[in-house]
Parts: sequence; C-alpha cells; structure tokens
Amino acid sequence: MNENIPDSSVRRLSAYLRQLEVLAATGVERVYSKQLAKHLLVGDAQVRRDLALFGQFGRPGVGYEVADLIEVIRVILGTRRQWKVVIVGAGQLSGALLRYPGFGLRGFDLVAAFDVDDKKIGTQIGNTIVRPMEELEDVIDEYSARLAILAVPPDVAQPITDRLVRAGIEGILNFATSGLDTPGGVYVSNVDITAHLEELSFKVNSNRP
Amino acid sequence: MNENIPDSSVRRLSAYLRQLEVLAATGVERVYSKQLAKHLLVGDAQVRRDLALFGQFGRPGVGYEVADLIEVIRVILGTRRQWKVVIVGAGQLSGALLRYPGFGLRGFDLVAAFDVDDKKIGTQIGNTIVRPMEELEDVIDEYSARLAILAVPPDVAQPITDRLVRAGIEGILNFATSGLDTPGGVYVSNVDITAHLEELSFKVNSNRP
DNA sequence: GTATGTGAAGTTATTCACAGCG
DNA sequence: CGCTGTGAATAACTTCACATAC
Repeated sequence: MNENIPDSSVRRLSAYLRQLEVLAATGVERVYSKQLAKHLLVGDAQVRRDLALFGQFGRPGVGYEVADLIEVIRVILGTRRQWKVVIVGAGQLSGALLRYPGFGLRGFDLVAAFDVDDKKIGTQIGNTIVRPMEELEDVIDEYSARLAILAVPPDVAQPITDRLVRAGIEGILNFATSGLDTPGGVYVSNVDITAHLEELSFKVNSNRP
Repeated sequence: MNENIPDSSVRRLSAYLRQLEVLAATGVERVYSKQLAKHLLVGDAQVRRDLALFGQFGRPGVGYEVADLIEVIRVILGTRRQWKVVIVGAGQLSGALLRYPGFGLRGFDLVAAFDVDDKKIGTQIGNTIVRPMEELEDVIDEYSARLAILAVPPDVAQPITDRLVRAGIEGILNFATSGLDTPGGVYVSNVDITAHLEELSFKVNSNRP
C-alpha cells in the first residue's frame, strides 16, 4: 500500500471508524463528510481528503454508506485480518487491556501475556494465562505474532524491545515513558499518559493561569 | 501565555522532558539539541525551534544545562504547580493510574476517585478512597480541581463530561473511545489505545502485508 | 438542490544554512 | 571550532471553491 500518507490522516481514520461504529450500532445507514467532521473538530473537506488518499468511496449528492465505509477503513488500516498480539508485563494496566472486550472486535487478538514475577505466572487474566518470559520467543513464533504491547518498568523496556525485534515483532505499542530504539521496519507507537496530562496543563494554563 | 503554538511542539516538549529527566537522573549536566533530537526521530533544528517558540535557553557553542532546561519546560507546560486531578470510574485502568508513582513527581496529584458501584465505594486504591458519584461536585470544589481523568463506559462518558464541565473542570483526559463534546475553553485529550494499535497495523501492513 | 472529489490557493510546520556567540 | 538561534527556503498539510454526479 502507498506511502506518503500523513500520520495525522491515519489517526483521523481511526477516529472516523469509531464514529462509524457508533452510527452502525444505532442503525444509521448513510453519513455525510460534514457529520463525520462535526465531532472531530475538523472540516468536512478534511474528511473527504483523508478518504481520497485511498480512493473514491462516496456518491455525490448522496454521501457514504456507513457499512461500506467501515469496511473500507478497515481495509486501509489493515484490521480486517485478526492480528495476534503479545503483551509483556502483567501488571494492572495489562490486566485492564486483557479484560477489555473491544480489541477482538477491532482486529486485535491478545493471545499471550508474559511476566517475570513467579507469583503472576500461571494465573489467569481475562482469558489469558500469564507465562514466564522464557517462553516469549516460542509463543511469538507459535502464533506468528507481529505486534506486541509493552507495559513494563522503564529500565527493562529497551532490552525486552530488542528481544521482541529479534523474535520477529514488527510493531510495538509502548507504555513505558522512555523512548525505544528499533531498527527500520519495526514501528513503535508510544502511549505517554503523562504527556497527555501535560498537554492539558499547557492548554488550561494558557487559557487562564 | 502565547497561542499559535503547534500541538506537535507541545507533544515534543513532553518528550524532551522525559529524555531530560533520564539525563538528570544519570548525572548528565549538559546536552545539545542534537542529542535530544536523536531519540525522537526529529532533526536538531526542530528541537531548537520548539524551544525558540518560548525564548532563548541555550548558549551557542555550549548547549543547554539539563537542570535549567527541565525547569524551563516545566514552566512552559505549566507543571511546576501541582494540579489536582479527579478520576471518574474506578476500574482496572484507574487502578493502574492511581498506583503509578510518576504523576505526583510531574505535577499531577490524583486526589479522588469516583464510581457508581457500591462494591467499590469506600475501598482504597493506592492512597485514594473510592467515593460515590454524588460527591463529585463537592470534591472538585473542595480541592479546586481543574483536571479530570475519565475512564468510564462510553454510554455515560458524555453525561459525566457535562457534569465535570458544570463543576468547573477545564481539562479532561478521556479514555472512552467516543469523542466528547465540550464547550470552548474546556480541553479534551483522548487516549485511544485501539487507534494506536490501528496505527501500527497500518504501518506494519504497508511494509509487508 | 445537495454532497462528493479535487485542482488551486492558502496556511502551517519543518528543514536548511549560516551569522554570531562562547 | 562547535553549537545556538533564526531568517529564508522548502515541504507538508489544510481549506477553499467549484465542476461533476446524483
């Protein structure tokens, strides 16, 4: 699939998809770019541009079919397949993720969790049994997992990343605050909750300090 | 403080700050824009530009003092004060946040948690007791809290948001997948973990489907 | 009449490249 | 010299506005 796609467009496609899922669940069959734009604080032209990067999916004067557009965006994002995902670190956060039912519906199958803590190993979280770190490579191989979620203390984030990369993982969702070094072709997406709070702090502060 | 600051610059400032915190902890006293840039996949000019939006903090030929720059960025982000933050929804995710020690150090004090579930009310998570939703407005008022974290099911996210806004909250960190409507001057930062996974899916897929 | 798709225009962000300071 | 700070140049993204299709 093409390159030269702005990251911002990809993120908006996810947002459109969330919106469309709600519309589909409430029985809405058609939607206009203007409606999709409204909740996202973007213009309607932006919505059409984002979609135009990948093809023509609407009909002038009519709009978009909700069900079709959901499929289109899933194809674009690559989530019509079911990605096998391993999660390293079986703490509270991982527990929340493992129990969240939304991932499976959206193409992400959390197949295994790993931890170093003997007290956690063997316990069940959601539908998943916590395994020892030693099994990491074998399990990634067994499931042909290509994505991983990293929810471990910062000091072990980089060494575990290196192991994940060697084991064939191509995308890492990182909850550690430290950045990760990975070779080209291995992507990292960082979730830094502190950074989100700092963004709010900055904006609220600029408003009325 | 000034407007016309790109969101992307604010996000990068957070990233620089994370980096600087690590440098400070390891005893490094000086740093160049080039070093800060390296881990973040941006150019050194970008780092200097981001800082130049707010003033001049380095010395030509010398670089930046790590400790000074940390202070400068905290001032910019508004996190030298201690923000009082309430958290609504006392599930697994909130448990993880309440037990995370990093927020306090970085200017965010999670002062209260709320839930509708009688079984949770009164229990302690980290240092915080879970309170009934009825007390929401009083507690926000009592602490003069201006930020809130929302970790509740999507169907109640909007009504609770409305309550938070009426109670004086000015910034909301939202973990619900649905977007939130807020009046001008009330900021929302969305954490959509599915969107992060979709971003990885997209990139890994464009690489080698 | 209404909404899409898209060239063209406009805006914003990033990178270059170098003067000037330490 | 080396590194910052910053005009100037470039690149990227967004918005406008309208021909086209329904």
